Amino acid sequence: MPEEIDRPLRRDAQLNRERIVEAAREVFATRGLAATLDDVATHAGVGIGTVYRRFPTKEQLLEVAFEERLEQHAREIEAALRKPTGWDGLVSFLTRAAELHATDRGVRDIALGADLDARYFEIIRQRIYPLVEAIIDRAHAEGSLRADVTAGDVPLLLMMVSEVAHHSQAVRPEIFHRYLRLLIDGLRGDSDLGPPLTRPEVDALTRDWLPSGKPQR
Amino acid sequence: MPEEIDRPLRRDAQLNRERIVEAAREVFATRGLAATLDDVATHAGVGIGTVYRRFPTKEQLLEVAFEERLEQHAREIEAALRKPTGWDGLVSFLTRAAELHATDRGVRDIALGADLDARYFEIIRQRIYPLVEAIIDRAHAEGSLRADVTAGDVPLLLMMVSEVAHHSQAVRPEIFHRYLRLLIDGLRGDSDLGPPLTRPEVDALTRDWLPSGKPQR
DNA sequence: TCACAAGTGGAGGACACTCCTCAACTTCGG
DNA sequence: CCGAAGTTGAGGAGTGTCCTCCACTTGTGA
Repeated sequence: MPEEIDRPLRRDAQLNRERIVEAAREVFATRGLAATLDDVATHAGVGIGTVYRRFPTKEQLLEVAFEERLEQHAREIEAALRKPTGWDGLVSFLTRAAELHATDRGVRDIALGADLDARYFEIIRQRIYPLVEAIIDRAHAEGSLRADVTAGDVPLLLMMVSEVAHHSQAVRPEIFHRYLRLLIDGLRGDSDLGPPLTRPEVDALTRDWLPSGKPQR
Repeated sequence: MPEEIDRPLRRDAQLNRERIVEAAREVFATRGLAATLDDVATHAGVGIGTVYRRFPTKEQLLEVAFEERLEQHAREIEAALRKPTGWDGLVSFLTRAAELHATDRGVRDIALGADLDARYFEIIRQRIYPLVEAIIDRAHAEGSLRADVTAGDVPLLLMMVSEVAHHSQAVRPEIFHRYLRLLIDGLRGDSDLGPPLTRPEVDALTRDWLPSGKPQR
């Protein structure tokens, strides 16, 4: 019986593994999930083969590279729920999320729904969705958020803002705040928005929006 | 001397030419300027060689295919300038532009600045820019538009909205109106937007945003 | 009618990019 | 010091784009 023992890695191998994970964080942050494992290997200064040996699929690497980061994201959203008013909570959540997505394309791709099939991503999102809903509900309850905005609008709003952030990186990295502000101001408005997107619609749209996240295998 | 006479096309060649232009309109409308001449040829039911013989560069084809359409776009903007109030003009301009960009990705790519080097596109934009400025100025003058929004914001707003339009095509083609509405509501707001983008910044950003429009040659 | 200029088609070369394997080689550590 | 563990990156296979070229077809004017 060829026991599949998890023997500890040799010292040099362990070092390489860490280098790979670190490189992955950087590369995915700047290029999004579309970055190739070749990119990561080059950035880490190891051969491509080494990356494939350690992480046979992109998803496995993403999981290790993004675990902490996403965990912290979730905690920040929880913190927004504890803001004095619902409106403050909503604004600080949106701002924080936009900042995060602007800084780290990888987090954006995962949080906003790239590759909706990947098990790991799905788990993360299962944790985040209810928090977002709570934030929206709270703002609705206190009457500060227009009634016709739903939790399903959040991915769209963040998508729009992070698109601006992404494309303005080289020119004016912080300009996305301007357009986020404009949208936030709009959230107080009172014109007729028509029927909102349903959850499945949001998912379909998201899937289409983020081709950056179509890992192989 | 090999006179380069413009002899009239043979009857069949003329027909093919028209087919190609018509196919180009359809293909570029749905796929944006990223569509290949091969796509156009297939769609037109002619060989690739025929397309290249008639239109050696993509730009030449675009010029013929989009001339009318862009001309009409410009006229619609002029019409918005004649609306009773500056605000009406602004809203109807934004709405019309968003609708147009949602329907025709090609027009969007050209109007918003894809391939800023191409001479032909540049001429079109030279005509449109002042009109947009006039619309913004008029709304500013009557005080209905917040003072810190500039003409440079217009491409960004339209970019955001048309991104939504593009990615929601299959799901809810008209949902972009919702997010346009949200942004328009924000245009009445009064929070601090910070320093706006300058024209060169808008150009750089646009160039980066529309990879769909990097014609070859 | 028919010769020949005009026009056509699309296989295929050239290039770019991605994913991933594997066999020859290097290094660690008992 | 030697064998297992680890590394490497060229290269095969796949996808996709741009564009040329030439054998073939078709329209038309004499």
